[in-house]
Amino acid sequence: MSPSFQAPAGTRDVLPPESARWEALVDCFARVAGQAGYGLVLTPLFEEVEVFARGVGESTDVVSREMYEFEDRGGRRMALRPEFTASVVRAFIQYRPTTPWKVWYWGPAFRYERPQAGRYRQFHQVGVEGLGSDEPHLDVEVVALAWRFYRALGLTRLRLDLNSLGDGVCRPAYRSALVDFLGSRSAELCSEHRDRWQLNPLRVLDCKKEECRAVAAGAPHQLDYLCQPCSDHWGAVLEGLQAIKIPYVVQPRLVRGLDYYTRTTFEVAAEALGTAQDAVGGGGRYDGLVEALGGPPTPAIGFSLGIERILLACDAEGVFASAGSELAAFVVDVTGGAAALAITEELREAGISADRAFGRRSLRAQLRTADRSGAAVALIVGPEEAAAGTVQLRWLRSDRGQEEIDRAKVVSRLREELG
RNA sequence: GUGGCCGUAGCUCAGUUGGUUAGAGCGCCAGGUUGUGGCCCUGGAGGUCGGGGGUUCGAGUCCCCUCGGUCACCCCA
Repeated sequence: MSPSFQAPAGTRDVLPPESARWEALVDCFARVAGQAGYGLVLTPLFEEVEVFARGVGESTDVVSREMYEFEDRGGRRMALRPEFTASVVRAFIQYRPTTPWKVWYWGPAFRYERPQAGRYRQFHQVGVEGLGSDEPHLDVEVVALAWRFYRALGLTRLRLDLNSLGDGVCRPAYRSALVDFLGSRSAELCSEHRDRWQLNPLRVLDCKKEECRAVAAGAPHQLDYLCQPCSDHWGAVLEGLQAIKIPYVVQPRLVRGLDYYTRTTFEVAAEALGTAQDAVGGGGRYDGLVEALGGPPTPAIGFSLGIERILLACDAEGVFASAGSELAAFVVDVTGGAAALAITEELREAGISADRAFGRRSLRAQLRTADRSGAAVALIVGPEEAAAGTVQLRWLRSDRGQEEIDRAKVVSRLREELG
């Protein structure tokens, strides 16, 4: 059968019971972020195009060819957010909260790309941003937070890649050294980069083609060109990570696709994922971004983790299974439904989760539904119970059998049984 | 944006070199037990074979287009 409409390409519907994992994942992240002093921030799903164009960088793929742009009815040029950081920074500048400003978020982001395993046009992220401090310990805290979250889900086969991109002082020096180097060997680059390596020399280091890798292997590293402050910062970050025993791999060639990164950058790869999209999260410092968007000079760092990819990684590692039902009671009524209505609502008012069957089905059919609902007990009302003012309390998850109790004592009895 | 593979019940899939009314398992519903779930047995519902066009006496099967999925490039979460 082909439905008249289906979810747009690159988007997905998340239905129960799968959606329970999403709730649990976001809950988990909220807990980890909350206990580190990060508060929830909610920003609009769309912003003026310029927020992203100036924030993420005009030349990046994300901005130049992947944004969902539209003109609103007032003629304003808007874009669905392709990432969160620019929006959060915009809000920071707008409200000027006291620093350090530590926030976490979750929600959808949009990029018009060709869908693929672990890559969607609407995808979802959880993340944090910490603004107002350039202390290396903030870098460490942020990385540790991500790491703790992954571990809390049960993921173990992760690799933390780390690099420093330097700052406005030392990056230009490195860049010119890299340009000199690539210029001397441009003929050896892959067909794609041979003529265009100057557009973004850093990209060449990340190219997966044999030719480029061979050249990149001998290329100068940013790490060797760090100025003293950046070098000190880098050293302190590594020291901090060692002090709290978070394993990392220095990847001098780690280049991230957004223009705003400075100094510390990192990426977390799920080695259990056999796909090309194995990055389950990434982030780094963006000490110049607040200023670039019109705010006061404000160092900052943050990360975003992809919910879809994290769940794929959890599948690959066989962890973080969907939680079972939390339903306490299921009401079975074969007298017409009035008792089911009264009892389920009474239970819910009392804070006890309860569900029921609809459709005047047979006792047997309703009990089957009760069983599949995962409820701990079934409360059965037949003609005899209705006449006597009682209900049968039947245990579904143990062999305690069933007992007849007073209709008026249902709530108190379930309270003591279920805690 | 480029290329490879795929698209048959709600789900996972069969379907001989094109050949009558398109099947199975699981799930769902009902009955076996006129008051009792899980196990078992029986039956039932459910498909314009992704959509459109073409070739053919005849298309689930071949061709084209299109939509969607998937994998890789690219990029990233």
